[in-house]
Amino acid sequence: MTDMPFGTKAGKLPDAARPTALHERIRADIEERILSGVWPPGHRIPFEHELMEQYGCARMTVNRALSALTAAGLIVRRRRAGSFVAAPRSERALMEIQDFAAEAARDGRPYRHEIRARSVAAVDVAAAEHFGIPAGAQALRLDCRHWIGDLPAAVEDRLILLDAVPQAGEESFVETPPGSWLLSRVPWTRAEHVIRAVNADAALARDLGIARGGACLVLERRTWQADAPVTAVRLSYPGDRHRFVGHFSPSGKAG
Amino acid sequence: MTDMPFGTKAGKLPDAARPTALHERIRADIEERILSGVWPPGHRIPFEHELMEQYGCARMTVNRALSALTAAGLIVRRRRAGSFVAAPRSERALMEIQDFAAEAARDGRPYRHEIRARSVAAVDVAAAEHFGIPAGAQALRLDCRHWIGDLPAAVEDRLILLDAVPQAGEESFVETPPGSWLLSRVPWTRAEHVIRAVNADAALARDLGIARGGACLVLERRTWQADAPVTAVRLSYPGDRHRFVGHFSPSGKAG
DNA sequence: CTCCTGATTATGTATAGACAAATAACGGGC
DNA sequence: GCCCGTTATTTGTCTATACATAATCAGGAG
Repeated sequence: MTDMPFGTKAGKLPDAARPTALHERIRADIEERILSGVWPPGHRIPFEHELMEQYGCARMTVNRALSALTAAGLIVRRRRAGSFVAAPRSERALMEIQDFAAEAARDGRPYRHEIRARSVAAVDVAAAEHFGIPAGAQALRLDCRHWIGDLPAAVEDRLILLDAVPQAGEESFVETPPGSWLLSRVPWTRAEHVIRAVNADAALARDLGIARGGACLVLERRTWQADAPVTAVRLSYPGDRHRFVGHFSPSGKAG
Repeated sequence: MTDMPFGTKAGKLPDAARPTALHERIRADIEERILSGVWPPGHRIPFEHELMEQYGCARMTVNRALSALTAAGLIVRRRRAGSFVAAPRSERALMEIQDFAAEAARDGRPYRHEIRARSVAAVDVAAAEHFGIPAGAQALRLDCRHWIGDLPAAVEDRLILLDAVPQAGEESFVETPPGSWLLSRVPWTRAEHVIRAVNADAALARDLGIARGGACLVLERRTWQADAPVTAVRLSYPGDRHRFVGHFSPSGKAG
C-alpha cells in the first residue's frame, strides 16, 4: 500500500452518486446503520482501528468521520471504551415540549398519564385525512391523556405505523407514555411540526377541564424514517396552562 | 521547533477556562468575531496560510477549525478565493415563521405592513415586565400590523435596544418590516421563543378582525447578542388563519 | 475584442507518525 | 473479599507532507 497514490482509492465504483470523499462515505455508512436501527442506541461501533483496516485508510480519516457524527449528536465517544450510538436526542428544539414528566419534575409536581383507548387497524380514510398520512397500512391508534398534579395537561391522539415500529403492537404504554417510548426507541430522519391555536369544543373542554371556547394550543407532529411514516400525533394543550419554549443559538444547539 | 514536544504549545496562559484544544480555540476566536459583527457577512476571513502563521500551527489544525465553522453554516469557503462570513441564516427552525412576505409570496397574495406607532424612550418598568428584559436602557418601541391580502395577519409589538442596534434609531421601517430588517443586519448569539394560545380581548379582536374570544397564537421572541438584549417582540396571530410549521432532521438542519 | 489555455492559488482530502489524556481492566496487598 | 495502584487500550490532538480539485487570472491565438 505504501506505493498506492492517495486520491485513487476505492476505485470509482460504477454506482450512482456516492459521497465523493472517503471520510464522507464512512460517515454516511455509519449514519445509515444508526438511523435504520441496525445499530441501536448503546451499540458499540467498530474501533477506529477496525474501521481503518476495513476501509483501508489512515486513522485520521476515520477520526474525521466519527468526529462529524459526534458533532451531529449521533454517537458518543469514550476513551478506552470506544464509540457508542447515542441515545436518540430528546431535546431537539420543539421536541422537548412533549416531555411531560420532565416538565412536571421541574415544577415538583407529580406526572401521570392514562390510556383511554387503544386499537390496531388499517388506517382508514378518515384517519388518513386527520393525520395527513396515506391510508391502508396497519397502525396502532392511541387515545391518551396527560396529567400534571390534578390538572389535565394535554390530550394525545396518536397513530403508530406498525410497519415502521412492529414492537409497538406488543406494548401497552401503561408504564411509559407513547411519546417517550418512541423517542427512546425509534430513530427518525425527518419530523414536521405544526402549531395552531383553536377554541376548545365541548369534548376538548371537558377533557382538559377548561371552559368551552377557551384557547388551546394544538401541536401536530409527523415523523418519518427514510420517507416511511413512523408516527403522527395531535396534542392539545390548555392555552392558559401551557407554553412552548425554545432556545436557539447560531451553532444550532438547543439551550 | 523541530524538537518542541507537540502538546506543550501556547504554554498554559494564566487565563481562566479557555477551550483546551487549539483547533477549538481558533474556531471560537473566529466565531466570536463573526457573531460580534466585527467581521460582517461577506467579509473574507484570513487564509488558512495566514491563520497557520498567526497561531503557529499546521494547516490541518486551522482547516479543522474552519471545517467546523462551515458545518455550522457560519462561513462559506470557495477554492482559490478564500473563506467568507456567511449571510445570516434566515431559516433556522422557528425563525421562518415571521417572514410574512415569503409566506404571502407562496400563496400568491400581496403582503404589506403598517407602522402604527413608533417612539424612542428609556425602557420603563411596565415595558420591562411586558417583554421580560431589564428596564432603563434606551429603546425603540414599534407597534406594527401585518396584512396578507386584505386580512390582518398579525399584530407586532416590538422593542429594539438602541445600545445593541444604534442604526435602528434612523430607520423608519416603512420599507422593510422590523423583523426582516433586524434579521438581515444584526447577528445574534441566543434566542428564546415562547408560544402561547390566548383568547382575543376586545382590542386584539378588532386589530386582527376576528371575533372576541377567538383563539390566537402568541409568539414572544427575545434575542441576545453576547448576553446583551437586542430585541424583544410579541406577535399575535389569528389562530384560525395561522400556523407555525417547523421541519427537522437529525443533522439539525431545517428542511 | 473574444476565446481558449495554462499557471497560480486556496481549499479539499488523505497519509503516517507522535504524544496526551482518560479510563477500563488487571493484579497485588491487606 | 475489597481497595488501590499499575497497565493497556482507545480516543483526542497535532505535525509535516502530498496530491487533487476548482476557480481565478494572465497571456496568447484567432
